[in-house]
Amino acid sequence: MAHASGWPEVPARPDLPALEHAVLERWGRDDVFHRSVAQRSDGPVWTFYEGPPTANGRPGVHHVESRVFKDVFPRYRTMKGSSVRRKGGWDCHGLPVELEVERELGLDSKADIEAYGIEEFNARCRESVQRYVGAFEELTERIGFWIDTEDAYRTMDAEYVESLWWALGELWDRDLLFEDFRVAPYCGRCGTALSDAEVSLGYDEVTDPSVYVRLPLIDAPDALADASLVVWTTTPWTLPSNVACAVGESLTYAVVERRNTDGKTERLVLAADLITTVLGEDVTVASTLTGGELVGLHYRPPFDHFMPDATDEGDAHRVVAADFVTTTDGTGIVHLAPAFGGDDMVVGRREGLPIINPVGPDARFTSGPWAGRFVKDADEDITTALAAAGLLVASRPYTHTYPFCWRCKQPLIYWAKPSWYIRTTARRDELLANNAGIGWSPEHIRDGRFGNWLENNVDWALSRDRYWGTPLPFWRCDDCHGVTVVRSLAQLSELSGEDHTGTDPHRPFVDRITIPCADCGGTAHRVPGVADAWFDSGGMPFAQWGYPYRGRAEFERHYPADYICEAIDQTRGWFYSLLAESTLLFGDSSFRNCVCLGHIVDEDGRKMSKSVGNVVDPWTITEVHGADALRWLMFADGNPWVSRRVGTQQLDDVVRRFLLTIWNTHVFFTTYARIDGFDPASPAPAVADRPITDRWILAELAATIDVVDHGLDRYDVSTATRRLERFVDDLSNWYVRRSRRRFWRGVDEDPSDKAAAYHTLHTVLTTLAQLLAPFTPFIAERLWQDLVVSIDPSAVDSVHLTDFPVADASWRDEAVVAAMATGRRLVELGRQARTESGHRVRQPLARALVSVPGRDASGLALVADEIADELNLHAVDLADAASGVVDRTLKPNFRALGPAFGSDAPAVAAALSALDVAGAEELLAAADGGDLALIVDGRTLTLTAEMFEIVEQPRTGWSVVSDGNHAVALDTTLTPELELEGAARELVRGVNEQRKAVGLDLADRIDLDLTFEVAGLGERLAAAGLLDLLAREVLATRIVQGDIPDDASDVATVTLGTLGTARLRVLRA
RNA sequence: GGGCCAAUAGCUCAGCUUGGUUAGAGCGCACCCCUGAUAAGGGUGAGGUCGGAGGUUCAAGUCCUCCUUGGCCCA
Repeated sequence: MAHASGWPEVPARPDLPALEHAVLERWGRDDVFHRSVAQRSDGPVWTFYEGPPTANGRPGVHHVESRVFKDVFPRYRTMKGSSVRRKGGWDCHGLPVELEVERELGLDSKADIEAYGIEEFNARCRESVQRYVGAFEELTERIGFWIDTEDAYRTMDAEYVESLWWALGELWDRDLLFEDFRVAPYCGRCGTALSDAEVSLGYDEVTDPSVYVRLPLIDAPDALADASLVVWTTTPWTLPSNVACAVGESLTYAVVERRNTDGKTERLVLAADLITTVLGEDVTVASTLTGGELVGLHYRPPFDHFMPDATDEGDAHRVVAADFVTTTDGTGIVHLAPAFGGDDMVVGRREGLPIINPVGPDARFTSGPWAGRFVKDADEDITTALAAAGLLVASRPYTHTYPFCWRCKQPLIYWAKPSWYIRTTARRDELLANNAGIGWSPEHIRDGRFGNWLENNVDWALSRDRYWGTPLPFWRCDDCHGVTVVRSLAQLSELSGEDHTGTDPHRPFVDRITIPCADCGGTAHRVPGVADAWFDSGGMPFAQWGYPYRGRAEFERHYPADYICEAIDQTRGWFYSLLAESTLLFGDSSFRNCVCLGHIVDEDGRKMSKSVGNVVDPWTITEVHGADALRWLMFADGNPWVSRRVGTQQLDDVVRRFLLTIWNTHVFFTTYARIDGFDPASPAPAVADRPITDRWILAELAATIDVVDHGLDRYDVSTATRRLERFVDDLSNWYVRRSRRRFWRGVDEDPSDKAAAYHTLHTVLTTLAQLLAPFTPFIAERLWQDLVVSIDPSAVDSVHLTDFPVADASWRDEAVVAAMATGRRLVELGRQARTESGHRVRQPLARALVSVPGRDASGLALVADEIADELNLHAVDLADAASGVVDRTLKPNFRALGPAFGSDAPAVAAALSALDVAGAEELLAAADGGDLALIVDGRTLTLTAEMFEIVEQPRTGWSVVSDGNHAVALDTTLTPELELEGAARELVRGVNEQRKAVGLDLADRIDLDLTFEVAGLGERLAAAGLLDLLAREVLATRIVQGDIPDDASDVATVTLGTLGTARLRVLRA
C-alpha cells in the first residue's frame, strides 16, 4: 500500500531568501559542488575561463550579471556529462588599486608615493586587494555561482608573474617586443601620464589662443608659385616641433589671392570650404586642387630652433595625407608634431618623420629661447615671434573643452615618452583569422566592434610608469644599453649570481637586482616600468597554471577555453588581450565561444552611479527577492547583450509570474500527494493510456526539453528561458487547471485516472526541476528535495548531480499538441461567447458548434471533451456543411497564390474574397473536392486546394464568436434540466465555500442540511441524481432537507439562478 | 569624425535569420469571473500609420539605401 509519510508539508507562501539559505547550507554540508565536478571527471573536458574581476571596491549588481552567465553554461555542461573544472581567479594589479590606496593614504602624486616608499605602498596594494576578495567570495556563494575560490589564481602571485615573464621572453625572442615613443596625456606637475579614465574626469571649458600660420611652399609647381600653406593650431607651443603638414587626400583645396595690409598680394592655400571662415569675403580664388596634389610638397618650417640634424632619418617639412583631416574647423591643413599628438605620431611613424621633442618631464622647454618655461605659458611669446617673422595670418581666441589633471588642475599636454610595445601589427592577419573562428554572441561582434578594432590594430603599448603591477623583466646595460629579458626567478638568480628564487617579483625588490652585462661587462638595471594590467589577464590561460614552469598537464588539458563571458566593454580589454597573447604565443585563439553582456541600468534605464544614488546593492536584492529571482531576471529579460534594467518592479514580477507559479504548482501536487499517499514507485499507466491532458503536458515537456537543451548548447539563454516561462504558464494555467478535480476526487472513483494524473505531474515537476537547475539552482534543488529525495532516500541527493533530462520517446506527440492548441483557441472564443451572451460558465449549456480550418478538424475529436468540460457544455460538435448550419466562404492563401500567379495574385485573391456565400457554395459544389475553376478577368484559372481556405461561420441565431478560421456558436437555450444542473453547481460551490468558512479540512466528511425556497426543488434534484452528485463533490455522508431553524448559526444562503435560493448548513460528520 | 547596437501597445520586451495579408506577451488600466492552488488564480476589453523617407517584390514590421533620435565603443 502507498505510504503518506514522505511528502513534506510545503508552505503556501515561501520565503525564498530563507529557502535559498537552507539550500546553501545543504550544498555546503554535502559538498555538492565538488561532487558534481568529481563525478564527471571521466567525461569530455569542457573548459571555462574565469575572466578575473578586479578585486577593487565592493561587488555590485553588474558583477552578478557576468557571474551568473559564467555559472549557467558550466552547470549545464556538467549535467550533460562534461568534466568542467571551475578555477577561479583574481585580477590583482593595476591603477585602480593604486588609486584606492593613494586615497586611503592621502597621497597625491608619484612623488608622494616614492616618498612614502614603494615597498610599503605595494604592501598596502596587496592588502587592499585581499580585503575585497572576501566580499566577492561571499557574494559569489550567495548567488549560487559555483567556482573554486580555494583553487583561484591570483595575478600578483610569484608563479603567475613568472609565467608572464616567460611569455615576454618568448615575444622578445620572436622580435615582437620593442621600445619607442608613445604619446599620452601627461601632467607635468605630477610627472605622470594619465589613463583615459582619469583624463575623462578633468575636462573643462577653456579659452586658448589659436593661431593661423602661413608656411611658404619652397618647391611648388607654377600654379602654386609663391603660395603658402595656412595651418591652424590651438597649441602654438607645438609649432617649434612641427615636422609636416597633413591634408585630406580627396578634400578640395583652393589657392586664394588677397591684398595684404602692406599693399602686396599674397597667395594662400587652404580647404575650399573654409576660405570665408578663415579669411573673410575679401579674397579671390585663383585655382582649386585636391589634397592629393599637395602631397609631397615641401615648405619652410615656422621655427628653426630645433631643426633635425643630418643624422636624423626622414624627410621633414612636407605635406602628407591623413584620413583624420576634416574641414569642420581649422584650415583643412593640419600641423603635425609627432611628439605632442597621438595622430601625429601615427602618421609620423608611417611617413618616417623625425620626432622633435624639446620638452622635459616637467612639461617645460628644455632648450631654445623658451627654455625653462611651462609650455602653455610660452604660447604668447611664440605668437609674438610668429608675427615678427611675418608668419601670422591671424590670431583668435578659441573656446573648447580641454583636459586638465583631475588632481592638480594643471592643463594636461600630450607628450611622447619612451615606452615598450608588443608588435601586434606584425600578426594582424592571424589575429583576424583567429577571430573569424570564434563563436561570438551576439554574432555581429566578430565583424563589427571586435573585427573593426582588429582591422585598425596598432602595436600594444605595454609599459606603465607605475608601481603595483607585473615588473617588466627587462634589464638594460648602463653602458652598452643592451637588453636582457629575464624569464624566471631562477634565471634571474643565475644571471645575477644571487639566489632570488624566493624573492617577491614585484617592485621595489626586483629594481634592486643588477646583472652583469654579457656583452660589455657593464652593469644592467631593470627598466622602470610595469606591464599594462591587461597583459596579466590576457595571459591567464597559461599563467593561471604557472606554465611552463608548473602545470603543463593542466594547461594542455584546459586550452583553449570552450567558453568565456564578460561585458561588452571588454572587446578592447580582456577579449583582445586574450586573443593577442594566444595568437602571438601559440598561434590560435585561447577561447572558442564568447558571450558579451550589456550593461546593468536602474529600473528607469539610467546608468547606475554613485553620484545619482541609484546603485542597487546586490545583497538587498538577494535578501528581499532572492538570488533565483535575480538570476532569472538576468537570463530571461531581453537579450544578454542589451542593457538590462534591474529594480524592485522587475524582480517582483519575476517572483510572482515565474517562481511563485512554479511553487504554487508544487504546493498543489504535494498537498494532494500527502493526502492520497501517492507513491512514485507505484506502477504508472503507459503514457498512451493516459488522458489527453497528461499526454499533452508530457508532449509539451518533451518540446521544452528540446528547446532548452538546444538553446543552452548554443549559448542562447533567451530562447531557453522564454520556452520555460511558457511551459510553466501552460502547466499552471492549463494542465493543473484542467486536472484539479482528478486530484481531489476519491481514489475509488477512477484509480487509474488518478494514478495517471499523479505520475504525470510528478514526472513534469521533477523534470522541470532539472531543466531549471542551471538557471535557478535554489528552487530547482528545493523541488528535487521535496519531490524526490524526501520519499526516496536512495535517490540522487541533489538535482545538480543528475543528468540533464532527455525526453522519453513516448512523450512526443505533435498531433496532441496541435489539437490542444486548437482546443484552447476554441475555449477562448467560447469564453468570449459566454461573456457576451451573459451566460456564466457555472450554468451548463446543451452544446456548441465549432468551426476550425480543415487541417485541424481531425484532431478536434481528441479535445472535444476538454472543451466541453472547460466551457460547461454537454456537447461540442463540429459544424460542417452537411449540418446546414454553417455558411462557407473562401479565403485566399497568399503563400500559395503568390508563386503561382505572380502579379495576378492580388486579382485572384480579390475574386476569391468577393465571393458571397452562394457563390462559394456553387464553386465548391462544382469542384467536388478537386481543383477549383475561377474566372478572373474573363480567364478561367485553376486553383488547387492549397490556394484557398474554406472559412465556416455558424449561420444560426446562436451566440457566435469567431476569429479568422475559428468560430464557436453557443446554443443558449435553457431547458429546465439545464437549469436544474446549474442549481446543483451553485450548491456545490456554496457548500464548499461554507466548508472553508467553518474551517474544515480538505478531507473532512460532512453532514449537510438544506432548505430550498422553491417547493419541490429538492425532490427534483434528487430525482435527477444531482443530490448524489452533490454528496460526492462535497464529501457529504448525509444530506437532510428542510431542517434548518430560522435562527440557526453557521447558515449560508445560495442563489440558484432562476430557481430561487437555498439555505445550507455544514457540520463535520 | 568613424564603428557597432537599438527604435514594435502607456511601460518593458518578443517577432526580423527562412517576406505571405487579423503583429504577440508581461506589467499597468477598465470591466468581470472564480472561491478544493485562495493573503492565490483566471477571463474579457481598450490600447499599435512596427522611428521617418525612398527602393526591391505580386506581397515588407521582416530584405536594401538614406535620414532622424538614443546608447555603447573609438577618435
